[in-house]
Amino acid sequence: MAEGLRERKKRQVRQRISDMATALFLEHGFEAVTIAAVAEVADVSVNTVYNYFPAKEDLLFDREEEVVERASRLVRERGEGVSAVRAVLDRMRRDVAERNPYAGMDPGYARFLRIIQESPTLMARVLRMQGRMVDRLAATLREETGAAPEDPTPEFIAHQVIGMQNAVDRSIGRCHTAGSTPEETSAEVLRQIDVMESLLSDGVLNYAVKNTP
Amino acid sequence: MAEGLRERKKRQVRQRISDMATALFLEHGFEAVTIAAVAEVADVSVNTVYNYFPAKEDLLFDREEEVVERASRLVRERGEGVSAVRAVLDRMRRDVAERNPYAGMDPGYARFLRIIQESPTLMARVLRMQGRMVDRLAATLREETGAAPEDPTPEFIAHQVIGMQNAVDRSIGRCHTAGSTPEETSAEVLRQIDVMESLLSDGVLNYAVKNTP
DNA sequence: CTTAAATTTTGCAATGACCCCAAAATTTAA
DNA sequence: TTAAATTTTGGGGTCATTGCAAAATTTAAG
Repeated sequence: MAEGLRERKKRQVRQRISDMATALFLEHGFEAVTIAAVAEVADVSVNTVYNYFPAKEDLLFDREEEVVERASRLVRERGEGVSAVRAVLDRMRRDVAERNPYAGMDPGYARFLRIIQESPTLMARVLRMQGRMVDRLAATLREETGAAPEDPTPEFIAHQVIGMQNAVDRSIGRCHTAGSTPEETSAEVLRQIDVMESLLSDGVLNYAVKNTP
Repeated sequence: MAEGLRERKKRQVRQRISDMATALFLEHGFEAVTIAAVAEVADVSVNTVYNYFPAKEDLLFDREEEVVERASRLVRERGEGVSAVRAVLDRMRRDVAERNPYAGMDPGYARFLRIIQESPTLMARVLRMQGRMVDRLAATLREETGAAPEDPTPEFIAHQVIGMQNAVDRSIGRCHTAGSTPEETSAEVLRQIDVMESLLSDGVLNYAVKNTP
């Protein structure tokens, strides 16, 4: 599968821009770094930056689709006899237990969070992503259960699930900034997941159980 | 209580700017109307608009604080023996049953929603408000229950409550655009509130019951 | 009523994100 | 080797948002 030079270069340039930008943001903060500065460091024109990244925030939030899709995907790929909520919860527990950096279980993540929280623009983007996650998950739940369009259940459950992810994310951030060790963080967060699960009704916990085909 | 001329004029100018802006937005959409246009129609300078409204979105979302505070306030003012969730649910039902325009139970609200949905900027603001509502409500729940800072319960429950408000809001919008009568809308939404309530666990429904002093 | 202090409005000039277009530079394919 | 396709770039806007200082207005004091 000969991959043309053009494709390769594009990927490289894109990566270089993204990397340089992230480094600059982590060092000076998001608002303090202009697109022009990113372009200069990456040695391309401002327009080229925009060719690859539709908005400044995309320089930091690459992979947005992946993140937004995740909960939905976990549900779609859940095993037989597994409910939607359980599919997500199980994975959350596993990620936390295994210190999966993707799930934020990495002390360096704290700095990342700080940059985001200091920038209204980035906060707005995070919220938009959360909104999209809810929408995406709700749509999947509708497909999987065949719920009617007026049935508010899928959306409501999606809210609960994303709300849990959200709460976990915050806890992780809090632990990091509090200087907890990975072990402490992991244990603490697992405990919190238990608490939240105990607050879910059976109706939610057993929603959209995948039945044997 | 002599209220100086200055104060009165300020209020009038502010109101005029806000009114003119809202009218323009409803007619042409949010992005299509520049601040300069608002200033011109309101017969003030661009800087004066900024004197009163820190950002363009504030021209449409006046009263943001009131909206953000609402759920928190309902909880704080709940009666004895009433839980946090029930306080909010009861009021939601009442608003919908009474066709409270504040709660969006007004066909003209549909146009408003459309303007918002068509503008990324406004959508971002809405999401930010939702985030603030969750934070605000979670803080109140903490105060009311004395929950520990690491206890994720308040935040999680706040998410559920705001999620319900959210779902209800969407349903109302959907009914409006579907051309439902106020009666139909009201009945439909009340049914949905029932469905959502049935998905709440007892732990959530009975969280933060106000005990007799 | 006059004046000085306080406050508001305004004009002017920047900054920076983002968009559009057409001319170069580069890569691919014939 | 050349023509077609694609990328990069330069240049020129629009618009939100900010900072600053002059000008207009309101208030309070004399």
